[in-house]
This record gives sequence, structure tokens and C-alpha cells, in this order.
Amino acid sequence: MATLYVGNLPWSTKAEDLASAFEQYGEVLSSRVITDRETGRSRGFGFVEVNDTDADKMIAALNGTELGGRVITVNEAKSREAGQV
DNA sequence: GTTGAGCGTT
Repeated sequence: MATLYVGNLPWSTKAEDLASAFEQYGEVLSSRVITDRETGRSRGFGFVEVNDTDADKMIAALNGTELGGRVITVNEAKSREAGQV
């Protein structure tokens, strides 16, 4: 699988919003929106785990598109932990 | 009741 970084999200975006948007273009395994640790508010970005086979076309399909009224950024995420090799 | 570049959590 592959992890996608999704940035420039509106504050109101939730993990399920990412999932429903990405599911249209490929297989979404998991989705997560990063929220502030202390306030619990959205940080305006998140991550979506997708099938590696679909990752490339999903980035191309969703990067620069509109979600929740804002144009989002989609890239392959840098893994903080396992997933590399 | 806010903000706006950036890469999270066991």
C-alpha cells in the first residue's frame, strides 16, 4: 500500500471526508486527519492509505482538486515509521 | 466562534 499526504484542507475536513473523496478514484484502506494534540482542532491536513496500485492515479486525480470548498494538495507522504522496504 | 504552511500515531 501507499500513504498519501493531503494538505490545504478546510478546518472542517474529517477522515471520513478524505475517505469518501479518495474512494472514488481507488481503493482506500485507511484515512486520518491530523488534529491538534492539545486543542483537538483540525490542523488542516491528513493522510490517506491507499492501494499502491491506485496511489499514483489517485494523487493525479485529487491533487489540486477541490474538497470542502478548498483546493487540496495531494502527495506521497513521508512515512514516519515502517512502510519503507 | 480565530489560523493557513506543512508530513501523523501507536
